[in-house]
Amino acid sequence: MARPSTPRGQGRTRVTVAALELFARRGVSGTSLQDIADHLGVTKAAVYYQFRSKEEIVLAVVEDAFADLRGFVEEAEAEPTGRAATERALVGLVDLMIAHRQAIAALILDPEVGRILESHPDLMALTDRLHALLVGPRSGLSRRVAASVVGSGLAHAGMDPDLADVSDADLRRELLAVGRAVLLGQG
Amino acid sequence: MARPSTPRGQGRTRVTVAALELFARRGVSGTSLQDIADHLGVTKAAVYYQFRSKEEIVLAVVEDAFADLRGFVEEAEAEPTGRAATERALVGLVDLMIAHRQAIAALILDPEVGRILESHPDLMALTDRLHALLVGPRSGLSRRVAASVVGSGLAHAGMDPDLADVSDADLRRELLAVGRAVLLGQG
DNA sequence: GTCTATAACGAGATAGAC
DNA sequence: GTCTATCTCGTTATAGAC
Repeated sequence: MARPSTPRGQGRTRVTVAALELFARRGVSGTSLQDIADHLGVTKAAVYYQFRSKEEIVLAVVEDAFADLRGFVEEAEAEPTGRAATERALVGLVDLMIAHRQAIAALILDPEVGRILESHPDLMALTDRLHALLVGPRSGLSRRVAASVVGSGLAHAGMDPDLADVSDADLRRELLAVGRAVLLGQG
Repeated sequence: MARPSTPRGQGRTRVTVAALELFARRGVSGTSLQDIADHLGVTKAAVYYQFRSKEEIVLAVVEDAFADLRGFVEEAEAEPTGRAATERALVGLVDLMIAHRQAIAALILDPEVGRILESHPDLMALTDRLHALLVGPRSGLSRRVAASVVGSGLAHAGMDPDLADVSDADLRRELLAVGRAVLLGQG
């Protein structure tokens, strides 16, 4: 649907998939280009044929994830009420985490990713919009704290090794329950 | 109380304090010994006089934090009921996060720290005990997910830049409210 | 398009002067 | 105890053969 003529992860895609997995496990700073190349069974030079620098790889990985994010953020912002917008953002966020599990959270929390994002205001703005949706229109202290806890808590739960045995469907249901209880249960 | 003859962060303590701050900002892998030395206004060799390796610095930093953790985990385990134990663990965890703010969460979530902890079963066991306390005796799926979300969510909220303007007292109150709602509100 | 080879640099770590 | 100097290794990145 979104990738018409890319048969099976050729070229850049193969690199970003491998990079995402390694970044999630060891962090961006803890992952070398050699690691990525080894994981793909190629040499560093082969990776450098696809990307000019390590930062460019990180950006490509982040942008993949942010494409999904942009979609449901815009949907949520179109909702008529603040409550519906928060609900839609919550569902989108949980689905995003479930879809990638392990990977996304580690990226979001990685300080090196944060540093790189600072140079890209368009990507930063997207996270701000998500944050605003979770907090809602009445931004009291309780809601701000709740949004922060839920936002990072959901992300982290997806990659929690203690929950690795939980199925996607079960985890999705429980995460939505916790998110709704904290964000929508009180107001 | 715990440090009788160490006037003002001399020796190793100065290093661990600086290291904790830098680890929190850039991650362990993203922080070099040169960074730590520069931050202290000394040379790398001066740091190596206090610690034999970077891993030893990381361990010292983690052990400082874990000393507090051990205290309230043991208190919680002595509580008569599972509910009281969870409550005690929650309060202890929130207090720990507030006391250090910025710093602790970044350490806990750092993949390099996780890797180092794997070689130290005593420290690992402590986190397992904390986890067990948060989940409680009836470890249903809901509770397990809730404990995961709260555990990491609380940690992350402490270092959320969006909440940097919130006072320690206000944040503590709100974090306890969210934690209780999720962990104790339902069962 | 993927390789070898290597440059240029920074990392962790050590030795020894002072 | 802190310094300079140095070693070794791994890192990002480039050049050029195939």
